[in-house]
Amino acid sequence: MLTKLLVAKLNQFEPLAADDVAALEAVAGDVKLFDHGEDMIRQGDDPKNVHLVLDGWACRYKVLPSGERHIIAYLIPGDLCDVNVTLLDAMDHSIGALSACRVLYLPRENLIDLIGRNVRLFRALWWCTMVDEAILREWLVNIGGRRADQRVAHLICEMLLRCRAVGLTSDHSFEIPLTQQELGDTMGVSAIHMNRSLQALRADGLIATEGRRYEVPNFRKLMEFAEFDPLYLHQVRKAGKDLLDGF
Amino acid sequence: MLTKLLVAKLNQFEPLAADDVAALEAVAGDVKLFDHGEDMIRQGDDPKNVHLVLDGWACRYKVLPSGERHIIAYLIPGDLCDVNVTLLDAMDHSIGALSACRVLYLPRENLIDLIGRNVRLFRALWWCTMVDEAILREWLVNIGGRRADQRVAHLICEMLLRCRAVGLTSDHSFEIPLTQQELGDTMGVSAIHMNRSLQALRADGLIATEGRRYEVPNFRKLMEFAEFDPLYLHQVRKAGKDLLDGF
DNA sequence: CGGCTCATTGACCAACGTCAATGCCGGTGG
DNA sequence: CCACCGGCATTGACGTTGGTCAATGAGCCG
Repeated sequence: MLTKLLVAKLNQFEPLAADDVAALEAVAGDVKLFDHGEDMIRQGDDPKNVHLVLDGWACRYKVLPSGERHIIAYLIPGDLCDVNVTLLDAMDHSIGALSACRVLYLPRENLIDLIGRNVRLFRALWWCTMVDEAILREWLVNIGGRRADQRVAHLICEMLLRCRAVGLTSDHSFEIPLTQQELGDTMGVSAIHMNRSLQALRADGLIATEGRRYEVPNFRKLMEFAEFDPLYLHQVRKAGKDLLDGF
Repeated sequence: MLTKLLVAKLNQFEPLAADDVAALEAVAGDVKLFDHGEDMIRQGDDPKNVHLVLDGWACRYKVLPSGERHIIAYLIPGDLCDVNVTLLDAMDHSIGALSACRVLYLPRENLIDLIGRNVRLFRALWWCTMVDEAILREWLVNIGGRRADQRVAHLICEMLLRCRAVGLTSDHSFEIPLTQQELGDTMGVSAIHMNRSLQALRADGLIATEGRRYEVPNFRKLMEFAEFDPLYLHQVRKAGKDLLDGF
């Protein structure tokens, strides 16, 4: 059941029948492994496959002429990498593994074909790409409008909720398998400034770290500091339950 | 022929038959006018219509708790505003007019229905949302990774090509109907710093302005300064012609 | 042990924000 | 016709945020 996390995510939006799930599974191709730093697909390539992250973190990124790298999105287990790119002629960015990664290949043509035949899956996958885009919009605002320390705080809030949605948190802590350099590449600041920003958050008691494990003792306080509003994640509230239950 | 510009854009990617165009036209609802500053739809609203810009500029934006506004995208004639949002429960951002605007309404349900029935239109519109998202990714990199003067230069390069694609340029100049405050809200800098950045570009002979008309005497030089690579716009080259012909 | 990667620190500099004042221009009312 | 006003562009002075460089430390691994 390789697509378990994905199906759980899609179900949030559009309840899928067993048939739908089977049809999706039928599209699945190989599973591949990537090491930290390896590229899954490069800028300029023709996107022939859609990738589904099973384990580990990956990212979309671009490299500027100056050589500095810019991370545009994080992809965690259950995330599809390229649905929102499949129809383009050439990749305008690369996708690389941020940690050891297990990835399922979904051949593009099969998937497009499936979407044409199955309305529920079409809507569910389309919804997925809309959420990805909503996240992108929020990142733009985050980077354009806040100080570095607020930016990281905002990122941590987002990743905590996203990781929690796929069962990757325990209690009030979770793993961010990234170096400060990589965090800096994401938030548009130098690694050194990222270091200082994280220290500021620790000093204010907003986070605590142990290696790459991040603990958030008081999520509401962190949200307030970061001006974080989870609306843009479009995560669905279970009936009678608040999105922030448990914090 | 209200959808003329849109159809021309879609045709770039997926040649549409007369039927397809007629089907699209059949979805069209009212035309509405908006003044500068008016909102077409607000954060939190349920997106019931898709908007097609016929005249003038609009934008997606979010407002931070501090009161500062962040512009996330520009929407110019021929652009669809909300295809990439229709399936979401609530708007996570607002859309407002940046100048006097004429807008065509396309009722959401009719459009979704049409997409389900017509594969060519489905692919064409989906491609549109992918291009929008590609632009968003580039904006993120632009804001996160470059100095303010390069950022504006990059923005001018992009808007010049996008405006040219819909016939809104003349010679080497075009209209950007925005105040420096609005440009600043877009690039994540203060209006004052935007002013200084524009002055720097003028001093270097990279642009010349006359009111809100921007002239680009040497596009290649501006591109180089901005590290602008038009790949991400996914504009299609006509056979035998370069995208940059005329510059 | 030596070499590597990553986190951390301090000193200094560049980019950008804020505040306050000025000028320009079109529109409006007298 | 002219005085006045409001929106926008521009300028200068000064403070803050974040970048750069260089050095140090801490943990991991062959």
